[in-house]
Amino acid sequence: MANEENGGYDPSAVEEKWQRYWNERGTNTFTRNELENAEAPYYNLMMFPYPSAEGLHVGNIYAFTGADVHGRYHRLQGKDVFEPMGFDAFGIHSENFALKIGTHPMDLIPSNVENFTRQLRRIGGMFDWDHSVDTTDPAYYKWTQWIFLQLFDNGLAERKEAPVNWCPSCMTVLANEQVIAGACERCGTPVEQRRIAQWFFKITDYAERLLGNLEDIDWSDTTLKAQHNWIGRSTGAQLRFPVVDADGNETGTSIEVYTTRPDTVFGASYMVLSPEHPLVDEVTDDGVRAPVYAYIDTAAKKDLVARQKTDKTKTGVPTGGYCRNPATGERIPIWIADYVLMDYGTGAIMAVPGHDERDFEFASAFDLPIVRVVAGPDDDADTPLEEAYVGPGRLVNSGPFDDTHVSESVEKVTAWAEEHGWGEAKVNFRLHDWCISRQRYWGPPIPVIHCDACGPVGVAEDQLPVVLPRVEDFKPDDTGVSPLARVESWYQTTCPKCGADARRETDVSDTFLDSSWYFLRYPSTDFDDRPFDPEITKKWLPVDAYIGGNEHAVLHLLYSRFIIMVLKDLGHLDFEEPYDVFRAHGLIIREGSKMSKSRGNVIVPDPIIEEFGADTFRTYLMFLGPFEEGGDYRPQGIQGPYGFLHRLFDTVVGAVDAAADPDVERKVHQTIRQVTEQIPALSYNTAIAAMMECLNVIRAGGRTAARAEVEALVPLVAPFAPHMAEELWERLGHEGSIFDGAHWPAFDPAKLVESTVEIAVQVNGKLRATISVAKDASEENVVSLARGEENVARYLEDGTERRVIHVPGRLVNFVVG
RNA sequence: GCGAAAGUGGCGGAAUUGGUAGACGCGCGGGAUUUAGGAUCCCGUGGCUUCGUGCCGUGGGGGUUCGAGUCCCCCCUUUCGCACCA
Repeated sequence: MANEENGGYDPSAVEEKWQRYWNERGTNTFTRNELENAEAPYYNLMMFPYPSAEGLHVGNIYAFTGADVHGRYHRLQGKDVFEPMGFDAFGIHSENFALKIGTHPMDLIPSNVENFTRQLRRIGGMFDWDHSVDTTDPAYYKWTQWIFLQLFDNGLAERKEAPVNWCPSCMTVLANEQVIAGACERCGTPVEQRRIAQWFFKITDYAERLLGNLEDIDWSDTTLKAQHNWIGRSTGAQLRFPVVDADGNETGTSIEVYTTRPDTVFGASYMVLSPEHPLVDEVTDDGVRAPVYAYIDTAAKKDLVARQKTDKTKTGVPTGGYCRNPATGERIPIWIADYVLMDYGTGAIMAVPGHDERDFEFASAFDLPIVRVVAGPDDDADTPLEEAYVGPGRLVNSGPFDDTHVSESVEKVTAWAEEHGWGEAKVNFRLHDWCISRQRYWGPPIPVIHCDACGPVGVAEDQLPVVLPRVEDFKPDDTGVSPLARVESWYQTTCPKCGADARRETDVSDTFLDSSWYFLRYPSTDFDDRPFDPEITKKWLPVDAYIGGNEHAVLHLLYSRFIIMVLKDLGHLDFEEPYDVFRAHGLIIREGSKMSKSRGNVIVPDPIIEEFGADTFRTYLMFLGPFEEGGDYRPQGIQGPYGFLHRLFDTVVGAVDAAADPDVERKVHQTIRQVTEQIPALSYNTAIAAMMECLNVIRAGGRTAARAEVEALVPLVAPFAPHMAEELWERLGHEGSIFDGAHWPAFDPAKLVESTVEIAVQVNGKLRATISVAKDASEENVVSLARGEENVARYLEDGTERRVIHVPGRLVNFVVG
């Protein structure tokens, strides 16, 4: 390695030295008193990891380093930066892995946490290890359970039987969010539908607010959009179609449909129920029960993958039942088809094949009537439909509404339906209630006791936590019942209300509940009698900056917003959005392709850190590309930042007491300005490039640096290479940590400007020469100097000069015709 | 299918309100130093070229402009979201 023998840069020695220093002095930790009295609190949050057995991967390190750079920058600006770290250690991941290797998660997790902690210390993050959380610690999940009870006691948690997504491989229920294109997010197994009693949080009650607040928070655009789409607000109407018998008499039942186009109701020529719709049985004619049940059966067996595949060939069967179109009074057939999803709206639709592509396709396949009720500019009421027409126009074949323009028809037809009692305007959301129960072992038990007489009763707060017992046989089975249901000694209890024999809830809660509030806990881990201290919370929250992956754009981020909103409504908090600023970082790929275990191209960080040091690794990761876009990791590329840090170290250490060269000094000030602007913009790659450029200027031609030229570079590089910066700071004669105090350098605007500038000289927009002029040279001077250039004069002779454009400090362009 | 973003050297990536395209780094080439080096340091590096700061160059084709990687229109490709949402 480099010239260690002459006191050169030895990363491992420097890093070990300063990590020890930080630990001993508590450089990065807050005491309770410091938390309570911080003058310039800045809460710098990053997404806590799931502590896998493999250890930290490059993606984690990339994310944490990017956030740490942000935190260290603010600290050097004089802020009191609180940067905690913890472990999201419950959940199916850990449990499945534990099952696979035959170790109990209660044994596995602590060693993983220990390994992660070691690695996290090694990368030099500014973590406050005195305020860490581990979601599997009863001292933590006691309060997760408390949060459940807050919702339960206020009618926001309810248990209901519901069709749920069941992963036959993980043997558990999945939230809709965990189903990707019909397959389990974790294991890729096609998901089945089951009906199981589940606990739900009524997040849909908050849909409007969760959507509306998106206007006011400073988040990455992509994340905002993802949430917006996920909530999926649409406006339309709910309409009721009365079911009629063979004689055309109403049976008293009606089918509710949700539509965004109630104005096309005159064109509804049939109805479609989802195969799971509760009224299917009632409307089905005895003569066709066999084919209807056969269809339902196939649909149920068809997993969501097949059902949602891009192959959208429509299938369905008539039920033999009919209902009346309340607008036209006509009798229309009721079909069932799997293109109607039970999940959305009411699970039933009025089919308007003339003006809906899906309905058109279905009607064409089954020869159902297609009626035009909207005429485009070139159509009349009888223009045949070759395909569904979804454009603008006016209503036709729509009784009293003929000629109404579609811009106002929705409103008018809805009002008419309401007047006659068969419909009303309705806002619909794609968002579903949050299913929080899991039929698994590795999670916090849901703190409820089931009593035959009293129903579900919440566990009293002073009885928390409901401790997860150590169960050796924690393997899930296909019954859909949690492993805890096999532990009679644990679930048998008495009802807190009436004292009768009762049974504990044996489901555990979703890990997204654990992570929905962890950032509230960090600053309050000094208190074990409350989840979060009101005064400290007031001082530190909402979070100032949250930097994390966009894979949590809808799941974690939406749930935590919801929980915070609820806690605010219940009077526990005085803010309702947890994160003022959220920035999504990009992903690291390797040599053009995704990193994955199956490709065998994952980067193992430990040996890289050992060879090059954490500072180099951090700097390289941040140099790869724009932080918010990710980067392409090429093993060779680390040589660049490695050499840079070595040169920087040698240059600073070898600097002599001499006056700064004015040209170099100007470059230094320009660099201070660039880095100061680019770090908060997360443009880390260009900030590093600017420092490299500056160092190249300082060292150009092998010159020796003056101390005044290099001093500012030490704090500038500190967010990226904190250990080396500490070492250089000390060698420059300073006391204490560079991070204790506002040591970020200021630039002098007067020293930024060049005395002479290079001006491009163009003729008809083509570069013909460059000239050097004084920065405040008059236009006259510049132009005449430009004209005097031989290579310019040559072109000017060829024609008449029509115009001269002068952009001060930039260029002169002669327009010759 | 819908939506969003992006296409720049051999590669990762830079380029204020339109104003010298290719910063910085990898790789490559040359040189220095060294017993040696895959170490270190300096210099060079878009293509073509009749070597003339000459021509061509930011996915393709048009347009606006004195001037376009940047703005407008059409097309192609890639990536990422959402995917029968009624």
